[in-house]
Amino acid sequence: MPTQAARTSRPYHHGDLRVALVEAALEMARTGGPSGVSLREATRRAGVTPSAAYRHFRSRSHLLQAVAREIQERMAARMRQRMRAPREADARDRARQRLRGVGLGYIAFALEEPGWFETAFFGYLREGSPAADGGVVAADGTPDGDAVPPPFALLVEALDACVEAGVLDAARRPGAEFVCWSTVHGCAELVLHGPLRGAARSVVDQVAERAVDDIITGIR
Amino acid sequence: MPTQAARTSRPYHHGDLRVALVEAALEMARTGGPSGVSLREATRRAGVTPSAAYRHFRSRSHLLQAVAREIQERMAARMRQRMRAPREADARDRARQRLRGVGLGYIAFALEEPGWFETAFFGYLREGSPAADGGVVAADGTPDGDAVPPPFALLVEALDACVEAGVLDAARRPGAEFVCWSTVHGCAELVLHGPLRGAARSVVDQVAERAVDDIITGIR
DNA sequence: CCGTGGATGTGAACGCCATCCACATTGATG
DNA sequence: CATCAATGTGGATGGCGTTCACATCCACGG
Repeated sequence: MPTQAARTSRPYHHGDLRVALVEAALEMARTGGPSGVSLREATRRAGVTPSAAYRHFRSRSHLLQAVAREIQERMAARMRQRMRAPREADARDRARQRLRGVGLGYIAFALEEPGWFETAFFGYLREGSPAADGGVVAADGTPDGDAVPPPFALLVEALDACVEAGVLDAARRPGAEFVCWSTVHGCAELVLHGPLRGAARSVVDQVAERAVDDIITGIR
Repeated sequence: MPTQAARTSRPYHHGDLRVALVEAALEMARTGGPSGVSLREATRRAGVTPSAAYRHFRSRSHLLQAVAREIQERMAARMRQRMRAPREADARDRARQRLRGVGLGYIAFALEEPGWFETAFFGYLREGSPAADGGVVAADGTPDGDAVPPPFALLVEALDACVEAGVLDAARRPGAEFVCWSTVHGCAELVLHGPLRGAARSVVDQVAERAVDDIITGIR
């Protein structure tokens, strides 16, 4: 592992520039959102020349996409943590609580890490790879251009579990993930950038709970 | 009106630079979203020097905010159009249809004008006036920094009408606008940038209708 | 053990951007 | 008619993403 040597003697080759760039960009995104991520600044923090970044990322958008994927992982982890249901509850309650946790965990992450949250789904935006290649499946060198985001996968799981537990009618299942995602994601945007931006935490929590509970009621 | 003279003889003073800049920026936003709006390009299209813009807008963000307000107006107009309910229905049905129209009109606008939609709520973002002054009420020279967006006002109206018509229990009314807005806005984001981006129009319409109907069910 | 080629990083450029400054021009107002 | 605030100019600064020719290095084959 040349990491130590790399830091001291500044060798020509960095050793692990790709992850260093992602880490630097991750820091920038945390406080500045996607627009706070500058490719040049990332290379500066990695102690490298701007052009070096282009050996690992086709463009700034591709860097941002890698960052987004990383954030989505952390987001999913945060949600899983929020999903732990009390063991004593019966299966139906557990399924319901899990679904609730998915939504509330999502919103909690948005509130705790607004910069990351904004960045998390930036890869979907217009400028990235999709337009570049026109292809539908694999967009570019990076393995998965359109893989289902981990937080979304968690939601799908929770909904399936609800069907299995008899909480959600199987006939109502198809498409439910989109409705739930809409409400929860929209709620996060609402409290971050929308009319409720800057509201007291207690108000925000109340709105989030109501939104999640109402949509769970609504899809059934 | 010096407009005609302005176009031909290129006088020192433009005459109505402020609205000319907003119009140019509006065009750019239509195809490129907020990031497609460049202050310099706007001045170029207005036939004026870049610095001239700073006589009318404190910064690029403030220009974007003016553009956002204009878009919100057009959005509200589009929604009002979608809200026209058949006259023969009774009061309860009319109220319900109006509420439904608010949501579907919102999503329709997002689909028809994605660039504008993205730009519409950009004024809320971090970089704008709010952070600059720290004030809560009037942020800057422009009259209203935090006025309630017209589309949101439409939603509030429709919900109030539902209470009046007996469609929505008054006890369930407070906060309902936030829940509804969450679902509808989230749905728009979903079909534009989320997992459903690029889906067939029929699928999108189906999801939109289900989302709107389910949340209306849920808040009651 | 050497040398060579592909991967990785450098340096310098290009054109774009937002923003600021001192200065020029204008039209309205007293 | 003089003057002054409003408006537009020209030029400069520093940042950005991106590109290209060139430098350096490591690993692999002879």
